[in-house]
Amino acid sequence: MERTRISDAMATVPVGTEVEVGGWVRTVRTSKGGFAFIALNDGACMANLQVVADQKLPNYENDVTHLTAGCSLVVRGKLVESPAKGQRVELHADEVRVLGLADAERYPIQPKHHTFEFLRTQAHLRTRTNTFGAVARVRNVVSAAIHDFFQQRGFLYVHMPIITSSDCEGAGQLFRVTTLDLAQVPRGSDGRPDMDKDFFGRSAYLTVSGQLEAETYACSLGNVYTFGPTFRAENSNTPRHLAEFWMVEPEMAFCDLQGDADLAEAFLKHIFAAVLQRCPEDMEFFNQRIDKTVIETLRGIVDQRFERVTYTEAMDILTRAERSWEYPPAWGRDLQTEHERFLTEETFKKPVIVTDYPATIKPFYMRLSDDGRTVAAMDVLVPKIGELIGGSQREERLDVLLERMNAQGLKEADYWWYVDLRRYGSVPHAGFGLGLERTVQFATGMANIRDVIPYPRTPRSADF
RNA sequence: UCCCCGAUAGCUCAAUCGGUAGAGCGUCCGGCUGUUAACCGGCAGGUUGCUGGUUCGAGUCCAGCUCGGGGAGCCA
Repeated sequence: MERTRISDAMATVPVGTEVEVGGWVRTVRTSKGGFAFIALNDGACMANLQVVADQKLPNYENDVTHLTAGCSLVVRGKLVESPAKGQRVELHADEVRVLGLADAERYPIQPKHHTFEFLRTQAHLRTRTNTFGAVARVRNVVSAAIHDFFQQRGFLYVHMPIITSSDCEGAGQLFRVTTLDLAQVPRGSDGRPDMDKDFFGRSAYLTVSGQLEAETYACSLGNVYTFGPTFRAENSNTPRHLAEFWMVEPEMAFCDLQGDADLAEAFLKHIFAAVLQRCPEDMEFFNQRIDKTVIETLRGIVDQRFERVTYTEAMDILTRAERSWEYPPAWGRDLQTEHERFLTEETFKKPVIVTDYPATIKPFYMRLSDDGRTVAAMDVLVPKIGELIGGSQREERLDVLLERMNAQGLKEADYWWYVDLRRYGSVPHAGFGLGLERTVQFATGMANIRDVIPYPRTPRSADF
């Protein structure tokens, strides 16, 4: 008999149907009157299926009365209309097969409140809770929506290398990839490690961004996007940073900053609309238990036009604001967290796209504007989380690019293939990066980024 | 990395001025019930994160360390 998903059993399968379901016990209420209620969950949805098992079952005494939270079962029976509130149907069991017991003395997931900090130490079991099941389902819908969005628009999904030899943004700490024996590193005549002896014959790292490589594909195939893991070895200890996270990076040929910002806005609207539409039950849960404004916030994003201001205009707003700053805003300095929050949460109360940042605080590949002091950069800022998207129009002019590389101390030889794009048939192009986990955080209202990725990697922590 | 806060039963927490460790949930046992994180009664459960110090006496005060949380920086 084919297994029925509990989500289908709860919602659509007609009353009277014979079904078989499999799942894990959430709670059991046993009556000495000779029957038991088993709340069964298979992860397909938030709601549990109520299984009613009575003493007519041959294994009632031996098995059913000893069930505890965490046991795995396959149950066959008939779906009947539930006389109780809170559910359309319940399953009257004709057969209860216990596949795996769960020692109640030691099973860590009790039917009670647990802190997220504790559940992080039990990350292999935490998806058996309402919150983490819902997070996993929303993360899935966000991922699917990302592909939908780009596929509908004819973008090519491309896979860029995870191991790289270029520190592609000239910033950010990289994880080194090596097969050298750390206890006995081969050294050259200058006493420094001889990287020629390493696996790749040179230093290699985990990627911090697939952007530069994605540009090469955009400059021949048109519109492309990458979606994969990214690594940053920064010693960041915050609820918004991971050492390993997933990033989406579209790159578009024949596109300027305006088109880039337009795409970013349409993209976010598409993602959050999909979450609202496809995860109503999970979102209701987040709205009740995690963040009472999360549904309203997502609706606002889907319905409202994002605010767009230039960096210079943003600085005007900030310097005119009658309040004190830990970091006083000043033209030429980067926007601080307190500035971003002021703009998104107090001034505009919605997402804000800030464009045209000073060239001095942005990387070499961003296109220098005619004013000579700003670049065609954009950041999409959202309330609470801050920067969700960072992007730019890329510098397509050979001479300007070389000048900027030189100014930032980068060697042309290390980026020869990147420079070639400007040498042979250069075109204006633009793109951006979206942090998947921050997007899931924003969609769910979850406060800590470590709770929206299955196994978080952070400084001094790589369990599981 | 910097600043602030925290660590007590399996989990969530309490313990006054430094005076001999307590509750709820869970487990187990019993009772009861078409129940919904059911309910009622009972048993068990602790080297108070680690190391050292002060003191007649430390969960409580001091120092160092480990781990965790919040804020900041870096960023997505």
